Amino acid sequence: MTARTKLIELLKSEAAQESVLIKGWIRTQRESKDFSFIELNDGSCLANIQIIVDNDVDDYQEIVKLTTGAAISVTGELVESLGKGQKWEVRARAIGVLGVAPDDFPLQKKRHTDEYLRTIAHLRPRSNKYSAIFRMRSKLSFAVHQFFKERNFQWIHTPIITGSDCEGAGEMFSVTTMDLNNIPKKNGAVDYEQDFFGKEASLTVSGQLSVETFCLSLGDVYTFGPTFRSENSNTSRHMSEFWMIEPEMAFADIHDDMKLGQEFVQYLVKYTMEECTEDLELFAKFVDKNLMSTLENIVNNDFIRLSYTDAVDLLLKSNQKFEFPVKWGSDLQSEHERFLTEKHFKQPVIVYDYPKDIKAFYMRINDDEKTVAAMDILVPAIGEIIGGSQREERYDVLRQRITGMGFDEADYWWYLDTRKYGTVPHAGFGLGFERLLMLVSGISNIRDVIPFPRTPKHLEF
RNA sequence: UCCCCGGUAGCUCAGUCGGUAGAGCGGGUGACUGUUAAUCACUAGGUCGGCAGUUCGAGCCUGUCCCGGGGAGCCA
Repeated sequence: MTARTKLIELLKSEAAQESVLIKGWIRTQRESKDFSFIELNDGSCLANIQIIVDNDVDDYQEIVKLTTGAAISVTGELVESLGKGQKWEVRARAIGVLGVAPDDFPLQKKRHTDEYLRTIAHLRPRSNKYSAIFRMRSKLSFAVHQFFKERNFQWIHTPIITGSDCEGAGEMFSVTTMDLNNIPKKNGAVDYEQDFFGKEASLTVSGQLSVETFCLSLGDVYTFGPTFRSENSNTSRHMSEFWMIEPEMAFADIHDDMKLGQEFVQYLVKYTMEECTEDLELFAKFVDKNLMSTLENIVNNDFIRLSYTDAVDLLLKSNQKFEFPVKWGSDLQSEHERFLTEKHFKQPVIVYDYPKDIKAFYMRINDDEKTVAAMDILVPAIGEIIGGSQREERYDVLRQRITGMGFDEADYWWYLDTRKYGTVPHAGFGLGFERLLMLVSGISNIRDVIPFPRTPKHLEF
């Protein structure tokens, strides 16, 4: 019995092969007088293989009626193609029908809009563009781990369910086993003591606080997993469920953090260019004509680094008309970030040392006592792809920040403990994996780089 | 959540001044061809997003709701 060969291997074949077995889905069929062409794809790579079916093959009349989308197995001979456009083709000896596709199969031999394909998210990976992005997603996940492994970072599996309501990165989804039609109450308030965990529980919005404890023990660490935010965001770059990568380095400051962020983005872009060439070509050709020059620009140049204060000065002197005024102390608006990265510098920009009042409590206060050692990496078209900071490692300063912002320091006891016992300077950031995929593919809507997007009012599939 | 744009055949769209529905692709049938999103001919296919209103008459005008896209905020 011959084993099934995947097309990615078969198409690389050095020589003709007497007997091969392939399985996949029909992309298109063209019927000739005495034989028929079938283009088959099995998802292992972008390319199809052409199959020649002569009319003396068993059940020929049934085979020529197969339409786009049908699944078949083919045994035959791998031969050099007589036609132009492909090196190899399979001359079929026998074809087995695994699953027919009736004529209402929603994917046609033509370009569909992303909006339509999103309504058939269960079938869109059978299209060229979506199979390409999901192969790239898989390969880049691997590259994330490879990058950190090469640098001796440890992968930490921080919890997805959290009892900590102090992660502070956004609105959280509640996790409960209580009967929502009959919620236990005590003195008018929800009685969480009767819930599964005996306390209020949520899905994580960030693994950072947890992973910091491992940073201050294993040294350099990172998380890579799903993250959940229940903000009512309706944009092309936000989802309720997304994957985030959060490295955290011990004995490191904000400059080490910026360096790691740049190296990480450059590594992943370079990896894409070297390891995903076939899929990348599709994006460069059909999705974003400037993709290759964008990627080369990222790989070949240091990211611009400028402080928030310098960025504000630059924006004020730019003579640009902005809808929102530029003012020291206010956060940069999207239009300001876009100006910096798309118009002024035309490359990725790292803005650092933001006013402390617009940033989170755990970010380290600088000597000027007005700014914190925070940094955002901004890229053209997408905006913020990385947000990070050096963490406040000084016990007393951190305690004051927590209470000063109106939080209860008792909720942060274990976090404060890490500063009480053997504290060290450390820094880290969060990178949105889907935003990175947008960057390397040119795909402009984040819902199109994840298998089944979750956004407000959307939980299909 | 706010602002702007859109919703017409399975898909992508056109539809003039308010007068009763069109194309390409896809499907079906046939022809032709080592073809390449093949080509050619014929053919089927519509509650014009829902509801209400104006009008003799609404795909077109008004109101409202639903859905999609772009932008903004929140952020990765």
